[in-house]
Amino acid sequence: MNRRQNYHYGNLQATFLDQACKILEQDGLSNISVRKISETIGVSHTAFKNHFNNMTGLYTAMVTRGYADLAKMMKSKATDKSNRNDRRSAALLGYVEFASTYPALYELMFSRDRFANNDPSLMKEVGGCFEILSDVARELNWYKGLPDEVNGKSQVALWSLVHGYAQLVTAKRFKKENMKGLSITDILPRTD
Amino acid sequence: MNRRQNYHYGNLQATFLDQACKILEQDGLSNISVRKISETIGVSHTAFKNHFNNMTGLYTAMVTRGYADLAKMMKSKATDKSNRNDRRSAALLGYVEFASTYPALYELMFSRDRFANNDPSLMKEVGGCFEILSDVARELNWYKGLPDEVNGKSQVALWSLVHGYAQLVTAKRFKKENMKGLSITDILPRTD
DNA sequence: AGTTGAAATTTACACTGGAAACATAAGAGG
DNA sequence: CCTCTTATGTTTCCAGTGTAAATTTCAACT
Repeated sequence: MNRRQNYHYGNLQATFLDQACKILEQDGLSNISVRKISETIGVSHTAFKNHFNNMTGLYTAMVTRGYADLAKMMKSKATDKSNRNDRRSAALLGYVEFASTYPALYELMFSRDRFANNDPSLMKEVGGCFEILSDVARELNWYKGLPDEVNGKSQVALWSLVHGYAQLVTAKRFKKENMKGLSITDILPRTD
Repeated sequence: MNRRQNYHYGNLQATFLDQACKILEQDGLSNISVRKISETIGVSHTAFKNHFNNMTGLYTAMVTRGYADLAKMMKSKATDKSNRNDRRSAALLGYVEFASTYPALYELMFSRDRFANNDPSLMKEVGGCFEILSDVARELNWYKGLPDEVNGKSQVALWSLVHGYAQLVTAKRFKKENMKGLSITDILPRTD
């Protein structure tokens, strides 16, 4: 038993969250296990219970941070662009880059029965992402001249498009011959 | 031990596949288990090995049938419509209806590390779905007047849009206030 | 009738998450 | 400085998971 010097770990919560995300990408969503995470940290497999209660709690924390990081990614990519058009493109490209960089986490973020969908802080982060995309969508004006422009129509459409693209790409559902070099900004419907 | 009358089951392959899909929807993707499936059929938990080899094989079979059924759903919805516009809408509505009816299977179909992505018969069924959507996309003409219309641009865009919408709806990622009553046909960009 | 091979069972094993009892340490209040 | 409390980790145990290997059953073919 290779004991730690101190019985108490320190900031196990943050460490565990980091390591969980790392192993998630290494092993994939269906092969992650709390015992593996614990072992690589050097802590018993039940220690995380104090911080996350159970697997659902851990997943909820991971997903919450995932949405927060997704928003950050979009913002950071867009921030140094000079005009609105470039900022819009950068945000969308940032979205896809996040999904491509953390495909397993992205899959978890849009899974159905693993985490607490109604967790308040999670809902806040999800709302943050939706806000950013809404800002982009408003400028697209896809439905100019059509009735019923209100009700978030373009917001729903844009998130659908970019999420669908991101997931289909990371899940390798497109055949190469169909999409060679097509980025998210290439498939935006015309906006004039 | 409540023995069956006959040692051999009969058509266990088909029965197991049916029951697996049923239990998948009942228990969710992260709670399905081969032992539960076997028990409800009344067969040992290793019997399926002769027909599907292992869990990956079972998932592959489920997903393959999923894509086949998805194509069927789109076709059947579109078949009795009189004009092209209605057929187009019906196919898309059928796509979303499939995802809403079998949300757990749909989640499995777009997961990343559970089944054999390169299975030939699976790839064929996926291609079938893509074909149907391509037919719809060709008529949308989203990129009229823009360069680079070739290379399946509109096909990629349409599948992204409809898949994204379907998944975001079944995963309950949209807030009600944002999308009350917005169907997939409502969020198609204008095509004139 | 005897043989062969497919299909199903039994058994065993390593792995999983979680519950419960226990051990350790840090910090608060005297 | 000393105790008490509480948070944090460990140990132990258990039910449940998928799968490999050996064995049993039975249908089909010579």
